[in-house]
Amino acid sequence: MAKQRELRVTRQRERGTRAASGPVSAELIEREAIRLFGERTYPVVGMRDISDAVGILPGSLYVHINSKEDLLIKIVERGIRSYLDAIAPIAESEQSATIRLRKAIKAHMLVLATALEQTRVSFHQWTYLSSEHKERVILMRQRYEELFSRILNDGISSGEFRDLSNPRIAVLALIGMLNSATEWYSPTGPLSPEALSEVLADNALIGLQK
Amino acid sequence: MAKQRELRVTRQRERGTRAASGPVSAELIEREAIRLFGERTYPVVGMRDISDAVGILPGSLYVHINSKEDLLIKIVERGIRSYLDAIAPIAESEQSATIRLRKAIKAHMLVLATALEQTRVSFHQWTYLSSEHKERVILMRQRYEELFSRILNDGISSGEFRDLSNPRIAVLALIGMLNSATEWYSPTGPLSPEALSEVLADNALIGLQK
DNA sequence: CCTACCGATCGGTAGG
DNA sequence: CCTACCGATCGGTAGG
Repeated sequence: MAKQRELRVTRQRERGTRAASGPVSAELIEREAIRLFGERTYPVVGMRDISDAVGILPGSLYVHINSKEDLLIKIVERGIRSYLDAIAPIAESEQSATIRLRKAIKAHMLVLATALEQTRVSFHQWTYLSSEHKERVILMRQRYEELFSRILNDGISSGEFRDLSNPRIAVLALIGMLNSATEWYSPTGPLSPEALSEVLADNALIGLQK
Repeated sequence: MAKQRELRVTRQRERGTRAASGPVSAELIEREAIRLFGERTYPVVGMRDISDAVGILPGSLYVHINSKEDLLIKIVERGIRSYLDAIAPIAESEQSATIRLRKAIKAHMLVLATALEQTRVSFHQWTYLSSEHKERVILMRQRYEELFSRILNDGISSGEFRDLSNPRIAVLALIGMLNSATEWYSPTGPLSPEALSEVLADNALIGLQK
């Protein structure tokens, strides 16, 4: 008995990852999956990597979860929802389009900074979902895009923004700029998410020219 | 003999893809690999998918190529090089920073439009390379970033651009915006690459505000 | 949560 | 370029 326990602890140490102890749960598994998918992407992370990270054997994962894809679905949907929840109230508020855009950009960067790896999975790895689940994600992404479209269109109507020849492209370019932060944002870098969001908002609103 | 030939032709038709005939070559294999990696990403495309696409059996691929990773290396390096070749002469020319930036954005969109799938692989899938090759790619990406940094810094010095509080972030955001086109550019869409590049250049230079 | 295992698929090779 | 095959690894399960 004591020996068995020792072996198990050793194995966990060889797997090298889990903090001290605490019970394995679905939440812990999802947390480690977010980290691993975010670092190395869904298709190249094996269930054995995840089981190593939480300190159990591969087959035992299925006591807590249903399938690998189920992990991905949950991560992706929760991730996109956190962006919708943060930005919808801003986009739908009564303030000027200029202020709403600044606030939306700031909210985006704050969510991104507090959930960097989840964002990487949510925005780039939903493509690995099977087609039924992919459709649900596409709908959520459209809602997200519409929030920015609303702000831009309101700003054009009110005369705050110039008459964009193609607002759709402007929205996609703006979102593309924001999402690119998953590739260059560093929590240990010199600029806070707030400071970064000001740089990005200035770029989007004022542009580079003097 | 005739029967064997018939069977082979049938098998190729079942694989369903290859245009008529023509000899299989390393170039053909690379072309199909670009398409498949671009559509579904490197780790989930099997050598059997590639051999099906070119109409031979999996083992026969290795007459023409060395390894799966070798395919990826060639695609990624050729892809990035096409961007460097297009933009370096512009960034290093004697024109104003404003004009150089417009031209660089246009050149970027033209390369992207003529090699959309190769761009997807080059900019997002180099992370699947083993570490030695990854380092080479990182150096090429730095050179690419420096081309835009030069234009922006020149523009600030000359007084064409405003005094950006953080030019590095502005460059990363700009490149992020351009690269996001791999996710939304459609060759069958209404706007030409030239038209798109004008929209993007206006956004980057003038911004959204009136 | 482990033991013990499953069929399927992976990139790649020897020998012709 | 095919035939025939390799060891390794994959996600997942039965039974305790």
